[in-house]
Amino acid sequence: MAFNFTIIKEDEHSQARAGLLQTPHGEIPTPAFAPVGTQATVKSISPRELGELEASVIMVNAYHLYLRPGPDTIARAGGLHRFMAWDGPIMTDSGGFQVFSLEHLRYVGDEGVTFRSHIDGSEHTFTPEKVIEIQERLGADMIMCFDECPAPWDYEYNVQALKRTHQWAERCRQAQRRDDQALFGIVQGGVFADLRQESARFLASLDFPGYAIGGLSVGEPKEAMHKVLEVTIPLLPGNKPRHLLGVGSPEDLFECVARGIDMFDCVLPTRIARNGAFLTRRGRLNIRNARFADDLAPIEEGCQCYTCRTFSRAYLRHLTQAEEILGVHLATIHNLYFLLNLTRQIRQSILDGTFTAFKEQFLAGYQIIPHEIRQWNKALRLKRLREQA
RNA sequence: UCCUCGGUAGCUCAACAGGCAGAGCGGCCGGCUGUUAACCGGUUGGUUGUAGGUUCGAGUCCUGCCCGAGGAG
Repeated sequence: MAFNFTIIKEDEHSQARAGLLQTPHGEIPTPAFAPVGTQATVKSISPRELGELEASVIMVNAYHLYLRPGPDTIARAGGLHRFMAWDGPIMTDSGGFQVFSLEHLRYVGDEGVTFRSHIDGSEHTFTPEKVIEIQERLGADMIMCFDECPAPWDYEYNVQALKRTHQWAERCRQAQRRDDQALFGIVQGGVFADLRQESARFLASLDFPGYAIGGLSVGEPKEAMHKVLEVTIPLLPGNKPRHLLGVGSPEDLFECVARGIDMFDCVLPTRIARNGAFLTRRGRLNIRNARFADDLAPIEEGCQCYTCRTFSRAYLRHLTQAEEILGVHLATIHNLYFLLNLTRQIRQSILDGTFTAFKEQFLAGYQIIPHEIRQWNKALRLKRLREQA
């Protein structure tokens, strides 16, 4: 078997653990952060640069690649790894999240989901079997079950959705033909402890090689997310990797590793990079701010990334203001370096037995955006989406 | 010298027939978590060239002057 997950060290004061996940395309030291390359590219940077940043795994999206260029094209090109020239481990997301974020473009039934392409409006149906087939043709090392990711606060709906997600998980397990891809089951259940526990138990009974937790960081307070992890993770097999889908701010990394998460994927660092925000140990820095116009210091003193070693805030601000493409590129490099480096430091601290101290020290110096602001923004965005529909 | 057109936010321009002077861009600020996102939102900008006049009320109508573009000589 090409897959093997070894736990090297467990933290004494938390659920944190350091491990090593072996895949057909190399090892992933955990905790790990997977940059997201939705359309078979981590936006604005090359696989070579990704390698230089020492990314150990990336997350790619089956939904997007199914629509364009299509799994056949990728299969004919020799699979995802060769197609995108990334030789390291890849995981594909099933597309469950994308289909459900289409809202008005879809119909959900027990059999599967019928939806319209956001690109050309054409109609498609995803079933668990279909999604596995797509992911097998794409050829990632780790693939995801097809799941339903509902709004987290509607209990009745989450009961139904969870039932479907569980049936679909079984069907995905059945549908799998290749034995060189690790299929991850996805825990759902909104913010409800009983549903999450039921989900964890059920999926554990299906004995997946890995488990993902989905439906979090979708607008619920951080405490709710932490609580979900606290009640869910103890019910998952201890010797299997645990992936937290779509989560990955610096503070999340600490809080979720402390609760037993091994892997993350998140668009946050690359997306905010394209919009002028840099991650630093003190919080986010918005390079558009006028106060950086003549600031010749690097984004973060002591940061070893190419961007910080080479360019000033003044220059990076100029690039951003002038909408020069290099600004996007350099910001992406910095933000990915920041998170990947932070993840490495977290791992090392677990190995050294200093994780909790490191966590407290980091969080004390890191300014987190208040939940109220996040909520307010989320509400605005939802409102706009509804108005569009 | 005369004729014509024009002068409104930093820029480009709106404002029906006289009725609360607005957009876009820029500037400034905020947000972004399994990417429909190099995106989205908020916000700051004005003695309407100027001095008078008519009118209940003038960016708008009338007169003088200033500035710009074009034309005639």
